[in-house]
This record gives sequence, structure tokens and C-alpha cells, in this order.
Amino acid sequence: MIKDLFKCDQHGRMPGDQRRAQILQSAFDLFSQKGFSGTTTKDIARLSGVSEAMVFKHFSSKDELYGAILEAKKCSEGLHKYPWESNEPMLAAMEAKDDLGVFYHFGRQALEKHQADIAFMRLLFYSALEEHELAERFFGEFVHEIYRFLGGYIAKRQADGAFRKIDPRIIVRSFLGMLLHHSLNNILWDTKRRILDIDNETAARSFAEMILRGAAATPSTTDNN
Amino acid sequence: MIKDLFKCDQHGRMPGDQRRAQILQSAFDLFSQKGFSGTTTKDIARLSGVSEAMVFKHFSSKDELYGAILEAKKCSEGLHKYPWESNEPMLAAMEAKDDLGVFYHFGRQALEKHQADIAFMRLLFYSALEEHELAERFFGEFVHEIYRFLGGYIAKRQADGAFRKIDPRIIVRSFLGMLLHHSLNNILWDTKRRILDIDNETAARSFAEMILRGAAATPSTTDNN
DNA sequence: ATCAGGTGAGTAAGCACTTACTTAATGCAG
DNA sequence: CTGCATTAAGTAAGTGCTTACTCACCTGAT
Repeated sequence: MIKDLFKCDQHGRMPGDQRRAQILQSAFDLFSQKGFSGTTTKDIARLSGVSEAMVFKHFSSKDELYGAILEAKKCSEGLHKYPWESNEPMLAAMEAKDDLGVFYHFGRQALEKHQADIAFMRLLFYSALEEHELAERFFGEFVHEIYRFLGGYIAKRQADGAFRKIDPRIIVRSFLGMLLHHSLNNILWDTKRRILDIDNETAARSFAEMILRGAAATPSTTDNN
Repeated sequence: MIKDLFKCDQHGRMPGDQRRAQILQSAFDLFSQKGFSGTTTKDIARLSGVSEAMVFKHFSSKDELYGAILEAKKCSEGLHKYPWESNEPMLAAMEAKDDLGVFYHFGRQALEKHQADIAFMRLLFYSALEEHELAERFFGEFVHEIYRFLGGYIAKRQADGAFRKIDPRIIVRSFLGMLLHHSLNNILWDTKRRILDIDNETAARSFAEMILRGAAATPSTTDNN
């Protein structure tokens, strides 16, 4: 019998916090696959390789378990890292007022992140539909900050006369729409890429060009290579 | 006690097919609010004002009830009607090669439809996450047809030299992304319109302008009023 | 009298969650 | 190193309740 396979089905004893983390991971996987009410505590226990009682030794209720996922995810990679943090190319492009570079590197990082964390995206969608607090907090903090940041840059470039004078938030919404809708297609609706199969680099470049021409004041042809 | 309130809680007898339709409507409302596994057959019965047994007299199982919703919705308004059917202004704009008009009227109709049928949109999302067949069929037929139609128009206008020579599907994806993402914000994430509060007319016009400038070959300023 | 519309009171399985208990690692005094 | 108390990791077998679904039985209009 194989032990220590990946993470599940470890029959032996395990330090408390390690098992706790494992249960958390199992719950995350299942909630993101089947939603909150579609997942049973028995499923979570089975995937963790322990009895149901252990789940309730670590988390007092199914609800608390859900809440703990959010905390764990928030403190780990992803959530607290905005698409411009540790995105040197984008920050450099902002410095240089290279608008195409800004949008391209922002979009590229976003698409890459979506693709790398499909389970989290699904969880986010479930929580939005099920009206758990995760969604509200995420969109109230994270998304709001994105609008502030990107919108701020656009406003500055409008002052420079580089962009048309329309509500920057509409430009942000358009651009995020392209990115998120594209990821949604790949994750949810057209996982086989039957309608459109392009890599993240092509997508980010196309969307960046589109939004830039769409929002630019001077009808520049943005002839970068 | 109030009887005959809206549609629910009708205590008296009712013709079979009428009651059936009512149960269907209750199930639709509840599934779209709480998802398939989040809704109980008891809830459905209560909302319909009948006993649970009646639900199973009309539908042999909860699954079949879900399936019947799809059939009913498909045959009724909405699903089989593409955003260009009974959209004379858009068809006229196509005839006149008024690109801005085409995108504007398409977008406007789409946004209006999303807003009018929030419950259906939610159901569609739930079914995409839960991987019921509804989502697959919808996106396989409806969405595919939209790409064909809009993409076809764009290809024709590219031949005219009006649009840049990029994959028309990327333009369609960008445009649908703006529209759907905007609706998603309004329906799911920012129902209070705290980030951006614009009416459908403004949104459709902004998105249409954006996509047109983004995709146009000649950097025209599209000075329509 | 018929029969479609409608029900109360089930059933077996499944649910979140608990209790009473066993097992294995870790000290630490002699 | 032994022997034993302590404690954390773990479970089998429940608890009461809910679930999807059934069945024997009404009821009232034609």
C-alpha cells in the first residue's frame, strides 16, 4: 500500500495542524467542484482519509470550515497580491507611459493567474451565486482596488491628453470584461477551446491593443513591435 | 389570508397543465436562487401551494424537473431568440453598414435581456458550475451562433477594408466580454452599483464605441450623434 | 359513478454533528 | 532502559433531523 501519495489518504497519524491543513485543502477542492450545499462533510472526510469526527474536531461546523478556507486563501498567495505587485514589466511600462505595455502586462498576469487557480475562480463564482461573504469581501476589496489603480492611471493619461475623456471606470470595466470573459470561457463554458483557442500572450496583446485604440485620444496606430 | 396573490399559494383546484406550469415556475425561481442541490422538493411544493406528492405526480424526479425547465425555457421567449431577431434597428444598421449602430443595438438588446431575465442568467451560471447539460447545450448552440453571426459581419466589413485584419472571433470575444461582464457585475457582484452605475443605453453606446475604435482600420472618430 | 386534482403519513437513505471510546506518540521518574 | 501517566490523533456508532420519493386514501366537479 502506498503512503504519502500526494496529500490524501494518509492513513497514519499526523500532526494536528498538518491534518487541519489537509482537511482544509480537501474542502477547498470539493467546494470549488460542487459548491457548498453540493459537498458533504463525509466527502471531505473521505478525501482527507480520516473519519467525519476528525473534521468536526478541527472545525466546529461546515460553515466555519468554509470561512477558514477564505482566511487561509487570503493569507496565502493570490488574494492579497494585486496584478501589479511583483509585475515589474508593468510598473516599468507605467513609469515610461507605455500604455500598451501597461495593459498588456496587466492582462497577461491576470490571465495567467486565472488559469493557474481555476479552483479558486470556481469557488469565487459559487460563493457569488450562493451569496456567501467570500464573494462580497473579494469584490468589495480586491476588485474595488483594481478599479482605483487602473482608473487612476487612465485618469492621469487623460490629463496628459493621451486618452479620450470618458469615465475611466468604463474603460476599466471594458478591459476587465475582456479578460474575465475570456478566462470564464476557458474555465467554464468552452473548456475544449472549440470556439476560440489562443494562448494568453496573444489574448493579452489583442485585448490591450483593442482597449488602447478604443480609448486613445489620438487615433494612433500604436505601432509597437 | 390573502389568496391569488401573485401566482403562488393558490389553494383551490387547478387544471393539471396549469399546476404543472406553476410548479415548473417555482422550481425555476428556487433553482436560480439557490442552485440545484441547495433547493429541496419541499421548498418547491410550498412555493407552489401544494403538497410534495403533487410535485412528484407531475415530475417523476427532481432531475426530470430540472430538465423540464430547460425544455420549457427553450420553447418560450428568450433562448431561441437571438439578439438580432426582432431587432430591426440592428438589422437596418447592418444593411447600411453603420458599424456603430450594429454594435450599439446588439449590445443594448443583450444588456436589456440580461437585466430582464436575471433568474435565467443565474440558472445558467449554476448549471455551468454544476456541469448540468443546460450550460453545455446553451453555449454549444446559442453562443456558437452568436460568434458565427457577429463574426461573419465583421469578416465582411474587413473585406470592405473597414476593420483591421485580426481574427473576428477575438473582436466578438472582446465585445461579448464587455457586455457579459457588465451584466455580471450588475447581477452578481455589485448589485448596488457601487463601483459603476450607468444605464444600459450609456453602457451599450460606450462599449460599441470602444470596440469600434479598437477594431476599425481607419482611425475614424465615428462622429455620430 | 367517475376520475383528475390533491393530500397525510409514511419510508429508507442521507445529512450535519456528537458521544464514548481506542490507539499511538511523548515524555519522565526510577 | 523500563514502566507508566499523559495527551493528542483517531474512530465506530450513534443522534435527531432532512431528503427525495411513495402510497393509500380523500374530494368535488361533471
